[in-house]
Amino acid sequence: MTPKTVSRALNNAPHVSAAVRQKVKEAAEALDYHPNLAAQSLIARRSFLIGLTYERPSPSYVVELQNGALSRLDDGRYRLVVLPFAHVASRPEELGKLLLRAGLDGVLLAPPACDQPLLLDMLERQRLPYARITPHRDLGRGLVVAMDESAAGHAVATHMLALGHKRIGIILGDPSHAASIGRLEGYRRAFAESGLGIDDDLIVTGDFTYAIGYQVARTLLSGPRRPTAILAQNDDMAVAAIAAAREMGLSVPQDLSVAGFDNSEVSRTAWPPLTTVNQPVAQMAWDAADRLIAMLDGKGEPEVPQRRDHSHELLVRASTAAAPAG
Amino acid sequence: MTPKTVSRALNNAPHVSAAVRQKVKEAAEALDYHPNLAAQSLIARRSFLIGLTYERPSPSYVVELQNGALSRLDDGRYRLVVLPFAHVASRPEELGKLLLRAGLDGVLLAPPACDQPLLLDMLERQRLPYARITPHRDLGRGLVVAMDESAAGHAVATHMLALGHKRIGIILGDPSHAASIGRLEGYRRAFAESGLGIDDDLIVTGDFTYAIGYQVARTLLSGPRRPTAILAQNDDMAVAAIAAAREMGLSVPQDLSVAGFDNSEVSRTAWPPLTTVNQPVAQMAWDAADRLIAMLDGKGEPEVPQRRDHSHELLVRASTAAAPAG
DNA sequence: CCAACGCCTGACAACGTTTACCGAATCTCG
DNA sequence: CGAGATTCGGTAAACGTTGTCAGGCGTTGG
Repeated sequence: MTPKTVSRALNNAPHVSAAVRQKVKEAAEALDYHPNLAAQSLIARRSFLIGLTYERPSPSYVVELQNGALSRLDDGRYRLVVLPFAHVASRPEELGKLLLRAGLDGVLLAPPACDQPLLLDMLERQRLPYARITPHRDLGRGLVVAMDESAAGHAVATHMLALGHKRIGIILGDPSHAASIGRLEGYRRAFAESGLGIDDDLIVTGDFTYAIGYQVARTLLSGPRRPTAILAQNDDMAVAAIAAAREMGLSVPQDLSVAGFDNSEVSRTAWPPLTTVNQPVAQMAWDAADRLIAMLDGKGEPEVPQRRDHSHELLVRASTAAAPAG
Repeated sequence: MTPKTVSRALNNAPHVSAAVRQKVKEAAEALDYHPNLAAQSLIARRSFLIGLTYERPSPSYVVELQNGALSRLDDGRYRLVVLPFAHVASRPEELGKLLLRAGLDGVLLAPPACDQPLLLDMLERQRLPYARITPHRDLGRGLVVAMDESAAGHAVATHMLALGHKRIGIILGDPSHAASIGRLEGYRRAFAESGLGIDDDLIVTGDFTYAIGYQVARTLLSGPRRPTAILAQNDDMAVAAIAAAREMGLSVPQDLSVAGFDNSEVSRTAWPPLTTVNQPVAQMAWDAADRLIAMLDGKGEPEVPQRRDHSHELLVRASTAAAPAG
């Protein structure tokens, strides 16, 4: 039995009889033999490692992203390496070096890394394929899996306006994330359609975390013209706004309606359950992984459908109600 | 310039003058040259990949685990591969194969995988080093990073008893997880010390998820002798119990005290904030990674301090109060 | 009986790096 | 100035797998 017969048998290559293949597989099983991946990688010029970079601090987002990507990888051929990286915007080249040094076959870029032109430049120069999940700019560049943030923002704002709210506070996420800008743009469209303008005094800036969300919600609610509704750009900040309201003696949704974003776990476990927008994060991550792998396995030819859009879903729950009279 | 001089320069090996080393590094930088990791792995007989397996569905737990491990790996020498695996208890060999086929240098085992003797057998047979995070059994086996679950359970139960509660419901987690057993054991000790026995009719079994927690909380609260307090074995189930109570017209903590476990994100964002027990998950994961890497770098000699224990911390918040009169 | 085909063996090169060994050149110090 | 150390080049081997090429063997079909 020569080594390459074993190789052929295990790799289901031709020129091996069924009987021999069977015996080889049984022997491999019995001896707990596994081909050395480093040697395979060396000759195949592929590591079978896919990287996943993210920065957003919300645990549920990270886990959904990860699970989505993993569900595409579950045949075990590729492996997922997680590479979180803080403050991409201020040092994109560092992330680039990290990714290039990690020996990856390809990388999944979540916001805001997917919107760093310098990073994309580096990856292209070094021929490291990448897929971008919900990017905001340069939508024609690389593999793109997109959600229409603006449409989602429009939907939730329209819902709030339909309930009769006029003074609506807005808690932005980290302004360096594309989602913040897109969602705000959707709010503006909805306000314009209903003949209302957005009151810029009622816009405050958070960073997608509970802690900061709580602070800015307090200032929003203790201002001179207290809003009757709050649009928070993610669920964590929405829950923080509810906590702040409750401490100030306001009940939700009687005195204040609150809507979040992301349909994260907290949006379901909070009380009252949050009206929110479902982003199919896991599905988008699956899709990104799928397209990346298709490119890696398909010798890198660009595919026909360059973009795949996923649609949002407005989930109306108990945290929003009609505006209080007067 | 021969290849090996470059190799020596980049690896800070001796027999290279400072000037040459400097020039080599600059050239490598300019050309974006990175040594091929597969070739390095092949000759070093190491992949510089660390695996992390987990099963628990809670996102905050997963992310803390991951971040803890990553914070130890941040020099970039090792990379972290995530390998979630459902239902380890029913098919430990499958997980073993997955891990062995992934070409790892070592693996971090979270519950309940860390308590599968068959899995540990496989890993030992194949010489794949592992570190176990909060195992329950066979504490002398492999690298162990432990928390005293029983002491933590004792602390939270003692707190509840000190508030004067007598009818205390208990929502167990997945009974195959070590934490469930250890925590329950701690409850029992606390009850015994206060002269009370545990009422087995008030023990129900969940699986650490919100959905099942909600169901069993309802049955608990609609039983003949409604408890005045609930000890849930994690925060997700505690939040579920609060939601169930609220729907049945009970207010927390006036009518019902609820305590959770884990100090997860929901415990802080829930209303009222949950009394819970802080498990230093990230710190334990860091520790597990630290010890695993020490073993990998140190040629595998067993270290002196075989176990490191991390201590819990009872966090009393607004979801627990004195038992209602009568 | 010969040709064609499928299965298998053997020898060998290749992937990109590190390591070992051997010299030659240069430098340091007494 | 000479002994010894240090630096650097050359050549070769090794890591474990896959690919190529030539060829042997057995079976089948003409």
